[in-house]
Amino acid sequence: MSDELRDWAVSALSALAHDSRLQVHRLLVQAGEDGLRAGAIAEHLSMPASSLSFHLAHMQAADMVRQRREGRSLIYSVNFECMDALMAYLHENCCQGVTCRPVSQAAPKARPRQKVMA
Amino acid sequence: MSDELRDWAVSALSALAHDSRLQVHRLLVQAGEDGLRAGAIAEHLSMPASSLSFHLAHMQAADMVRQRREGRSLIYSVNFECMDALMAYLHENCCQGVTCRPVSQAAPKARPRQKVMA
DNA sequence: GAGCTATTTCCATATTTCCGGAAATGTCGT
DNA sequence: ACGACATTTCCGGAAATATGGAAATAGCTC
Repeated sequence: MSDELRDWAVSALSALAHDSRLQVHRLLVQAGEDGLRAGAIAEHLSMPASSLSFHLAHMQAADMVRQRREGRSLIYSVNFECMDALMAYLHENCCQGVTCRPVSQAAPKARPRQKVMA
Repeated sequence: MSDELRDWAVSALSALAHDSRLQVHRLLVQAGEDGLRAGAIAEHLSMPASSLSFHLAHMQAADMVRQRREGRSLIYSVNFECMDALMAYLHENCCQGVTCRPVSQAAPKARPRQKVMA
């Protein structure tokens, strides 16, 4: 219905719909609430600083990541609330109850909860 | 986690990360398993046939929709399994257990924030 | 086969996104 | 204020994506 909501969903989706950005997002998810320095992300993913910055800006515009300053570093972390909202939107609008089964079916594997150093 | 899987996720996400395609997808979700004729979709969304075809091809390449012929019409329907797989992927890789609560049943009060960057 | 309908492909064009080096900005310690 | 460091912005070009009209393809009926 609301075009605004759909616009938001599109921006959230396109914040993830790129290989580099999805990698960044995953890394930040692993890092958890503490987040990661921009430089650390760049190092982890072997990505030029300017490219990384471009993608982070994209993700931030969609509100999928948060930025905070700590000394001379900028720390990025995922905005889990926004991610939840996206999941909710997809559940609402892309599964429509009827056919969408509980997730556990499609995700049988145990997940390794590893931590990434900053 | 395999790059292949991530590549697939990117293609699935980008199949949804466009206003027209998200509209198409939603319409098809509503239509359910029966699907909808291409012409009907175009009519519903007031979209030129060639543009629609372009987007459907995109979605089909990502395996997010199915196509079947019925007489001279081509009927499209969402591939719910693929959608489930995408949800599973996001749950696995973008929530990582810790912060992602079970999908709240509350309506998505997702606050649309600011625009996509200029 | 002719005529009709539904849809896709083709094509040229417009727009957006992506990339990465260089320069600018901001922050800290001294 | 100065220098080292962290990150972003600027900029140009390359690549991908979007658009929609016109022509082509595929199926149906007579």
